[in-house]
Amino acid sequence: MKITIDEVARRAGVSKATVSRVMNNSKPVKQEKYDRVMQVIEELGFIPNPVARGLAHQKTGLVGVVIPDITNPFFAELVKGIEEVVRDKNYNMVLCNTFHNFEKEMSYLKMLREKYVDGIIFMTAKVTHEHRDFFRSSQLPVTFINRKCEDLNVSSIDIDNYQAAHDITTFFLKRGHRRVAIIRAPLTDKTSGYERFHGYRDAMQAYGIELNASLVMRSNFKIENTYKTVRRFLREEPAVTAIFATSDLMAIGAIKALQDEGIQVPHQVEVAGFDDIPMASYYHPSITTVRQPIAEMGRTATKILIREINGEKVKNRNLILPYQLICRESTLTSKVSGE
Amino acid sequence: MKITIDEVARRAGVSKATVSRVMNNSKPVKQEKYDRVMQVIEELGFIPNPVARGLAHQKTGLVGVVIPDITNPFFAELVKGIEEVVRDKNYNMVLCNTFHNFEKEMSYLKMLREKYVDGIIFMTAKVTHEHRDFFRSSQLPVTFINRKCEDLNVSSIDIDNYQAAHDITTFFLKRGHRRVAIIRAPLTDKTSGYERFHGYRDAMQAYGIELNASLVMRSNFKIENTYKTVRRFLREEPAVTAIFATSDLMAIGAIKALQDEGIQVPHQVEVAGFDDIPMASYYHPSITTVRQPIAEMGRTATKILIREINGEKVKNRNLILPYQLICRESTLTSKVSGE
DNA sequence: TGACAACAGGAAAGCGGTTTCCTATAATAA
DNA sequence: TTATTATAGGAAACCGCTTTCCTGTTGTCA
Repeated sequence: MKITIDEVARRAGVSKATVSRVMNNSKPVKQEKYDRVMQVIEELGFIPNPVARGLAHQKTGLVGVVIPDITNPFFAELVKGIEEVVRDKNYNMVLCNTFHNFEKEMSYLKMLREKYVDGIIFMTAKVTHEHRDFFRSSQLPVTFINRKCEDLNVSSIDIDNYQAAHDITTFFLKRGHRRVAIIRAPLTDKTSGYERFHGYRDAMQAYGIELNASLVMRSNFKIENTYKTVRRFLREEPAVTAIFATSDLMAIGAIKALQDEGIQVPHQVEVAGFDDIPMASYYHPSITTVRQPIAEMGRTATKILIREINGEKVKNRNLILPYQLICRESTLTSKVSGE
Repeated sequence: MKITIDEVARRAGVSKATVSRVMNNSKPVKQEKYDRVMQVIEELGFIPNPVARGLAHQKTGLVGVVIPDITNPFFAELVKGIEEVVRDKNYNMVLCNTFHNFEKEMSYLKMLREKYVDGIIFMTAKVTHEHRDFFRSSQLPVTFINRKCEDLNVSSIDIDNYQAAHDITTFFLKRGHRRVAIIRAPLTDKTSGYERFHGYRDAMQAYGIELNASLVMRSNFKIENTYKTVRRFLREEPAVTAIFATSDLMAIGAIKALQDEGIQVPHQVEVAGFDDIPMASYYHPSITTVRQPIAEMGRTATKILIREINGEKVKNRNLILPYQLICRESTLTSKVSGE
């Protein structure tokens, strides 16, 4: 049987207002009554109903987290970071997996909408018109991860994808590679994949190499897909000497494909990834990549979000965090020292 | 500004009871009024406040999911399966990461307790006394994944860990291996790790080999830890010819360690894992393992839980799903055909 | 000792829905 | 045509907690 605040009040011989005050320290209560109430609460193991509390307060203590795919280690790591802060601040997290599906994204957003959660952490490949409408019309705090969105009044956290991709491409070029292929994500338009692609393109151009469509592979976020794409690619472009995969999962698919084609990594073809998911250092060969501070991004995003939930005016709410190039076995790092 | 049911009622010229009836089809309403109400709802884009609804209904539409670590691909896959069903049934999922920490586990359970969520999907390495007390005293539906618990009135879903481990060990033994090492998880006592360990032990004994403590490695769920453990192990036990890692992450750590010691997998040492996480087939070499129907377990667990939330009496509520031995490159499968 | 401020704590009004209860009206039977 | 039964729909209670509002007490100062 459930115990309510009324029951506690009855047993302690006070009004429920007093019980509420004792529990929330919202107004002074005489020591004697205070103790009496506390004792009854203790005895009955009373826990106030969070739903009722939420109704009265107009907040639920819930943060919505919308991500494409939890089985992608990048997002798992992000969620881990988010969770740490959420927990620490006494919130809970409602996890929503969109599987990169725009309809699901919108339906989840609507589901979480107004009043249900106190704020949303949102990750998407592409910010559409509908998203904008949604976020504009809804007054609840939102933080974007992996995407800045200047025309929307949301906080955000990201790295400089363009520059990182530029750096890693240059890393290949500097050491003599000329036929550098790229594996890019499907979406165009202001996505991080787009930024990475342009970083690659411009780095190549800086070395006088025009964009060569036959060196551009398109894949998605599934290893399997990249694997197939790369195997097909290798039949047509056997002369490639380096591959820049725009995510570590893509790099894994690529390396596996190369090895299954009997091509040695890194000796015949070098591969670099992006993200630095935990597996990147334990894959064989371990993967050269761009380290994003993934969990840190999750933590920081959540801190910002919660401050905004609490009505704080956060000044620095659109962050670009530093990245780092990590050289591992999938590129011949011995050559690096010569640079 | 927020629109409430009162506002809708006012504009439609009916009572809020009628609006509620229209929205829930809980009682017939004259066509004319029905249409009028629907139109106002449409116009205003009215969405009933789920918290208020929850208060009245005494349910939140939330399912708590307690897992050790979302960055472990096994759990990520599980959560994916859970999510699919949760979403389909119009529930939402509150994700809780315990990081294998017992205190966090209990504090999360308490947090989710009574009335906050409608049910809990729970995964833990070890079911303690405190857990039992908690689940006994709380009347909310609970489903365990990866653990059956006969003395507790909870539904559960699992595979036969003992037999699977027995099979995979026998798979090594049949093909002539005698020095088969095992990497086991830390906890003892009724855990799936315990079952797997015993399956190994008994399979060895069936071949007349007594348990040899020097062939037993202890590690945890982190790749890094296993990596270090195996490297250390190899200095002392270079004669090992096969390693049974009781999880795929352990297998990855082990293979990486072997390769870094200059030992060829599978030619010098064979390795098998457990779980069949997605990475198992894309690692290099791909990993022989026991396939658990991970996402399926998540889905089924959730279906059972939701039926129990709805007050159904589920008959078959303690399931043991089939597993499957998957041979890949980390063992010399050519030998298999000869068996 | 009287006037006024400070304070503790109860009653009641929300928060935003759902549902019971009851009445007025329409439909059916006699 | 009248008595009886269905039915639609409004008023109000309720879910369980918070908070405002107000009153009765105590404390302070002149």
